[in-house]
Amino acid sequence: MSEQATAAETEATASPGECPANTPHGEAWGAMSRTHAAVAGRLQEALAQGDYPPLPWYEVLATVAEAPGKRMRMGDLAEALVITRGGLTKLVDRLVKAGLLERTDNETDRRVSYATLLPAGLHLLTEMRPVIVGELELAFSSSLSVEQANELRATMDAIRGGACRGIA
Amino acid sequence: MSEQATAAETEATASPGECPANTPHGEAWGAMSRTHAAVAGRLQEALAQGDYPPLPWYEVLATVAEAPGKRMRMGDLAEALVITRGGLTKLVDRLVKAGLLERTDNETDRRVSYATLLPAGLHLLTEMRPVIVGELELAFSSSLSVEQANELRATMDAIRGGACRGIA
DNA sequence: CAGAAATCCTTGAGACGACAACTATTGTCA
DNA sequence: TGACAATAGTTGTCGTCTCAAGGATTTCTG
Repeated sequence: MSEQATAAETEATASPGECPANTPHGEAWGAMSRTHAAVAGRLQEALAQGDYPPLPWYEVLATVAEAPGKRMRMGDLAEALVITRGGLTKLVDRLVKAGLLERTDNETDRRVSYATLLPAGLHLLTEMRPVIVGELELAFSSSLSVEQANELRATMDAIRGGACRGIA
Repeated sequence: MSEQATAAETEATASPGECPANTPHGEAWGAMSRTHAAVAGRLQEALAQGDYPPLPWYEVLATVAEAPGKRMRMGDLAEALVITRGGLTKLVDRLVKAGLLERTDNETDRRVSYATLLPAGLHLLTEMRPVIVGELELAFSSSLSVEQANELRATMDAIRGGACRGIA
């Protein structure tokens, strides 16, 4: 079944772009992309197995919980989670309906709306966290030392511009 | 639903400012997740700006193009892209409808179906590649040396188990 | 060799997120 | 002040994914 590709077809790419997209950065991106999907899948699976809400819920709860006052403006939250505002509106809708979050207003600027963590949300967060952390340890610790993990985080922040606002 | 939440960790920091999930691996995952989303967004934007198909199309084309014979079994392709088989079926449907891919059969096992690259698909790939590579260079090169990129790829492959081998 | 089990892919239903248009509020400037 | 622009958030629509079920083919087993 493992027949070799004919050299003719392999070389058929007659373009200045030449061969494969195997530039180091391209390779790194590909590996990163696949690994992200794989790990996210494992996390989702672990959560589902424990009858917990999906991963985005955890990310919302965890992000809001770390914000001063346990609340965040919708726009900042969307930016922190790297999703669109429209998407966040509906995501927060679900969390509000589940009694985990609450929408609160800003007196000085009535345009802004805060997503505020409720006690139930904090409680669920503390339940979900061990599941997430445990699964991450399982996935990472065997191939990534603490030092390497810190280095990886620094690298990722650098790529993103090192700008992680939203949290003090 | 299982009750395995350790009260110990919950009570570890009873201050109003709850202790974040800031284990090194957790931080690394969070940064990686956000960076992945951010870079993917930039790639999508760059593609859309050039009137090119969305990013998953590129990933399919690029993956199939590097496979021996420029074709891959559906299952293997789904695994390589880290998406479900059902999702891949429909994704390939679109590429087939666009004339970029073709479904071919396996004589010895009629269950399997190959996604086979067509000339139009290869041509589109060579057009999209510079867009992707350029955007990646733009995003990565300023904060990631070639050495670091290779190291990052190795790290990612290690996390994923280093199993996936689609490229020589 | 028949029937059960496993494998491979597709299909249908439902959920989720992106995109663009919209409302509401605030800021700017003549 | 009043019109216009800018900002914050929501909503409606659409595309695409996951999940579970199904149909088709092959392999295993007694």
